[in-house]
Amino acid sequence: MEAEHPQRKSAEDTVESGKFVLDLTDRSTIITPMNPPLDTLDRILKSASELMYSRSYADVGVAAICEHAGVKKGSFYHFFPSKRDLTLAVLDKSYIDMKENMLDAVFASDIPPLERLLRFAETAYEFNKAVAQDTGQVLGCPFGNLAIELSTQEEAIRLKLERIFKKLNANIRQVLQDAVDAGDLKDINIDATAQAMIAYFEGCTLLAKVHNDVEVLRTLLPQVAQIRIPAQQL
Amino acid sequence: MEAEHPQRKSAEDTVESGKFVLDLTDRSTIITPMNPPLDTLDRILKSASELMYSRSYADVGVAAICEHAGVKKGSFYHFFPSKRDLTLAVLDKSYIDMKENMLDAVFASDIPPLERLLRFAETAYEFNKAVAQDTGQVLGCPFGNLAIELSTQEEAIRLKLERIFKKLNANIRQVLQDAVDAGDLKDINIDATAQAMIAYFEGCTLLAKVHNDVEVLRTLLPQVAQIRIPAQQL
DNA sequence: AATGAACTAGACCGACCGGTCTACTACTAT
DNA sequence: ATAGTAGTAGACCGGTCGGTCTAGTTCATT
Repeated sequence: MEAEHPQRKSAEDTVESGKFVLDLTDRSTIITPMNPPLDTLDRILKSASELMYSRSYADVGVAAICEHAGVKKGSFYHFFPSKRDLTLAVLDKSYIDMKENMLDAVFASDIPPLERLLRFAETAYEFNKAVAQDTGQVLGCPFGNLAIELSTQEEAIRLKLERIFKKLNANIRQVLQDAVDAGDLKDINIDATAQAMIAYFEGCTLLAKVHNDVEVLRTLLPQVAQIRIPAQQL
Repeated sequence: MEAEHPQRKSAEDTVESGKFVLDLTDRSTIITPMNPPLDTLDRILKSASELMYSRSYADVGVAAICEHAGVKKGSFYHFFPSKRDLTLAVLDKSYIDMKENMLDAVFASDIPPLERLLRFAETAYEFNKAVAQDTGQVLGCPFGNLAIELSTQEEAIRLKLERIFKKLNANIRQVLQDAVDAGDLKDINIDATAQAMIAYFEGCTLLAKVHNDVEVLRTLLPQVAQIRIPAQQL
C-alpha cells in the first residue's frame, strides 16, 4: 500500500560509492554525470528550494515546482510522498550545501576567531547582495523564512529547522571557544552568546528583507562580533 | 461598478471629526460607542489579526476569518475589497494597539533611558509567555511574521510594514537620544543602533519561535540594551 | 526473450481558495 | 409613507490546491 520513496536513502548513499566497482547497482556517481533518475530528484530539490526561497512555502504549489523543474507530477510523487516531505528534504540539502559552500570556509581557523565572525557577516552580505541583484529583491535567510512561516503549522519542519539552528549554534560556539582559548574573550556564556549572534544575524536579515535593502546588512551585520552574553553569576 | 468600502475612510477620518458638526454623515465616533456596523468591522479585524498571528497569512482563508468572527462573507466584502486590504487594515490597527498598550508605557520617561530598553525586553518576554500559555506555541512577532511571509509577494504590505518598523525605530531613537543627553551613551550612530536593537529583538523572537521556547527570550533579550553601533568615523 | 522494478506521463479527484452576485433586511432621511 | 442606503445573507463562480491513479516506458537482470 505504501510507496517506496527512495529519497531517504540517496542523500547518504551516493557519497559512499567511491570504490572501484565499475559494473553495478549504483549508477548515479560513476560515468554518467546526468543520469535520469537522480537527475530528476535533484531537479525537483533545486526547483523547490529556489521557488520556496524566492516566494514562500504556501505560495509555491507542487505543480509550479514540477513545471520549473521540467518534471511531471507523477515523477514528483514517485520521489516524495508529500509537499511536506519534499520540504524536509530541501532543508537537509540546503544545510549541507550551506555548510560545504560557506560555513566550512568562513569559520576555518586560518584567521583569528573574532575575525571569522566578520568574515561570516561579510559573506552573508555579499550573498544577499548577489541574490538581490538577480531577483530584484532581498530574500533573506532560507531557514529563517521557513521557520517563521511554518513553525506553528508543521511540527516536523519546525523540528528540522530547530536542529539546523542548533548545528549552526555549534559552529559558532566553536569559534567562540577558540576566542576564549586565545584569550580574546572572557567570562561569557558561550552557548547563549552563539545563540544571540544567530538571533542578531536573523534579525538583520529580516530587516533587510522588509526594507528590501541589502545595505542594512552592511551597516549592522559586522557588529555581530561584539555581541556577548556574560556568564551567569549566581 | 466599484463598491464603496468604507474602511478606507474610517482610519483617518474618525480622528479628524473633532469639529462640532453634530448632525451628519459620520455616525461612528459620536454617541453610540458600539453601533452595529463598526462592531462587525471590528470583529473582522480582531478575528483576522488573531488567526493570522497564530497561523499565517496563507493558511487562513477569508472563510475562516468570517467564521471565527461570526460574520458572513457578504459582510466581509462589504467592508474590505480584498484579503490584502484587510491585512493592511489589520496592520494599521495592530500598530496602534501596540503603541497605545505597550510602547507608550514601556518607553515612558519615568525611568532612565537604558532601563526602558530592559523594560521593553521584559514586556516582550511576558507577552510571548502569555501567548504561549494559552496557545501552546511561541508565536513570535506579528509584524515580523507577516514581513517574512509577504515581503516578496505583496509590495503594499511590505511597504506598510516598512513604515511600521520605521516608526518603531523612531521610538527607540528617542530613547537613545535621551541616553545620549543624559551622558549614558557616547559616540554612537543613533539610527543604526536603534535598527540593530530592532534586528536583535526580531531575531530573538524568531529563535524563540523555532525552538518553541519563550525562555530563549528571557536569556537573550535583556542584552538588547548593550547593543551599540559606533558613530562612523570618516 | 521475458520479467519485474524504477520511473514517467498526465488525466483526474474532491476540497478549498479568493472573490462575485443577487436578494433581502434594517435603518435613516425626507 | 417612502425612497434610499448600509449592511447582511449565502448560493455561486472559475481556478487552483495537494494528492491519487492507471497506463505506459525504460532498463537491469535473468
